[in-house]
Amino acid sequence: MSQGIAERARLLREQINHHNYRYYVLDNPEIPDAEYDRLYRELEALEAAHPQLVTPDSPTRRVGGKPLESFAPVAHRVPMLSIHTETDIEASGALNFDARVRRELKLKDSDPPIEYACELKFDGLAINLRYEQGVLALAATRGDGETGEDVTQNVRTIRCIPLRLDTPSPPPVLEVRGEVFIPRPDFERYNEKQRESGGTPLVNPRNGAAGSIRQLDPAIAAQRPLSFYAYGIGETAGWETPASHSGLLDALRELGLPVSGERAVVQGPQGLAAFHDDIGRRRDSLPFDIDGVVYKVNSLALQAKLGFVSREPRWAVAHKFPPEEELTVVEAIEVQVGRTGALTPVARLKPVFVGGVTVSNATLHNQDEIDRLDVREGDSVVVRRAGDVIPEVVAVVKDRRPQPEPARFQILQRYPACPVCGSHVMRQPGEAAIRCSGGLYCPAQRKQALLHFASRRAMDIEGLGEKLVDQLVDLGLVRTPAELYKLGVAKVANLERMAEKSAANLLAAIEKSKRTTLARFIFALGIRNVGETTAKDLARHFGSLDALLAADADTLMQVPDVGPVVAESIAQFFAEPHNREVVEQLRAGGVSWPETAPQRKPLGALAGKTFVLTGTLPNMTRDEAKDRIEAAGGKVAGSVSKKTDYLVAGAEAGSKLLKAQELGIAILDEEALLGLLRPEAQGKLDF
DNA sequence: TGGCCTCGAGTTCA
DNA sequence: CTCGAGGCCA
Repeated sequence: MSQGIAERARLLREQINHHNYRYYVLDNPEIPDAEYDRLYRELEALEAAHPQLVTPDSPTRRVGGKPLESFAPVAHRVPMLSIHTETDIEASGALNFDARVRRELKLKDSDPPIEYACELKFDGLAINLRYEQGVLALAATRGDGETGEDVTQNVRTIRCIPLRLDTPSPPPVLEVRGEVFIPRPDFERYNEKQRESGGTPLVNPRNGAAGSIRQLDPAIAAQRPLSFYAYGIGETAGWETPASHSGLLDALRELGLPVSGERAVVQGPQGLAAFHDDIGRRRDSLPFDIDGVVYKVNSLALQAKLGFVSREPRWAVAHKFPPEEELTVVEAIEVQVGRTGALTPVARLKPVFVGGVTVSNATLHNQDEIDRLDVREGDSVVVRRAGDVIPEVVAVVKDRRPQPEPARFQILQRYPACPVCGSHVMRQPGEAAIRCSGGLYCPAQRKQALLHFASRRAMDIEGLGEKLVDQLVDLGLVRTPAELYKLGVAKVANLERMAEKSAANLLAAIEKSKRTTLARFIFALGIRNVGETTAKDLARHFGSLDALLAADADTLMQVPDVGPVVAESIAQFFAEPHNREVVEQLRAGGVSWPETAPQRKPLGALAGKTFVLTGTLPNMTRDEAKDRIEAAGGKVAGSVSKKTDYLVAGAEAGSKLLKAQELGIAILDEEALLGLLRPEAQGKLDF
């Protein structure tokens, strides 16, 4: 064995002990759990390969951290063990566990599948509740598994934990084991309140739970929205233990203890894998954080037969999901210039695998966010990506900041001029954003304006994407949207990857876009504060472009949902001679739409009705459904509220459906929607 | 003036 | 999808 390996093991032990202390004692970890797990696994592997390296005080030799001296120590009558973590994150982890169990039980392939109880692995703090004669007598943390801390006072404040078991004939002794945690919605609400009152918010639900249980003052613990789920038992006396794990949980629930409903009894390895997949899919919609699932052999008799390896049961395993938080390094902070000229800071990250994808960029939104996080270039940061949510920088690990410290990051200081066009940048009073003053002179803004103009909901020029726009602008071929309509084969042929076929396709798409609607045209202009909906309102209200061009701010305010701010944006846009010129060039270039008489009230079968769409409809895209509802005079809103008349729900409908049900809003499927859209349904709307 | 409700705008990766 | 802010109504 080389000197290097012994040294590495020593270093790992030191680090792990340090992080244990931060995590368990101070409740103030420096690194994400995944990083800690990696250190721990490396040490485990090292010790497995070189048993002579194992020292009695190695962190792998105990389950948790040191009990706090200020709480009375409690010796567990039955040790609180930890569960082995399946290293294989893929579904095959479930198969490995089943194979090990079958081998241990010396089963043949022809023997029937084993029955398992599956449950969630909560991300909280393990607790032992001791009921004597049915009364909660003692609550203790796990500690090192043998000895924990007496936290009875704090645990008594958790409302979902019964102080007395719900049975006329309680057993003399029943120890219940489970996890204390903070549900996510409660966590958000608590932090919201803390921020409002100027208090310190909790870092995350996991630390919030651990920290609250370790509060010396039970009054503080009582303020925290703690919750509890039972998942097992410790010492019992005079209690008739059920024959299976699932039966045991049922019995605990009968006694009034909270048991998670997210559990299942399954047969064989496929059942385990199916449970893992199902929970993995729903992980982000669960109201609490979990870091995986747990499989247990359901029969307690089989459990006894399987026994333990060192300190871990052979009959249970934890199967984790990919981490949702990871540690990485901010290699640089750059800015992007958007359509409105806003300078948006972006953290360029050392690529890191988190939440199932590799993340290399994360927006920092604005200077306020940079200040809040105090993120600097070179910092180590915690990146979180849950489900489909866009990755975010959660926190900076200050202890890992490079020395000497990099300066605080100030966008204005670093970018006194726009990085794209060199125009000066400024922060308007009352606005969070810093903007480039270059307007359409700035190539970045010009590119964004063109992309917006060509986008699907605007002029819908198919195939005119970012790469093409970059080239058109960089080569100076197109400076305004109007110049798109002056492109010929000769110019397009200059572009990369643009041979005859693609050039013809692009020109055809541009040609096709000439026939459009007034609403699309107004939206395409990219007027500040005028989105799709406002553009439609304007088109309907004025009926023609000339009427809109002639309107002053006061006239504009007569349009529903247009107030002083939006009216001013529109008036300013058309007061700019350059913008009027582009509009005229577009019309001269052949862009046209059917003009109508001004319409001050929507007409049609669905006039005055508000719809919300959710999920996937069988035979229609969302856009089609939206168009048809609007064609019939209805309005399509983005979210459900009291004002919603109908929710159109397709497959995989999510939270909107729930909300609509709560509010008692009529729910339609595709067929019912088509029924409303059919002409003969007119007049039948208000049943 | 305060409290909904919407709309607009910005954003990541495969 | 989510945040911030504009607009409307009580």
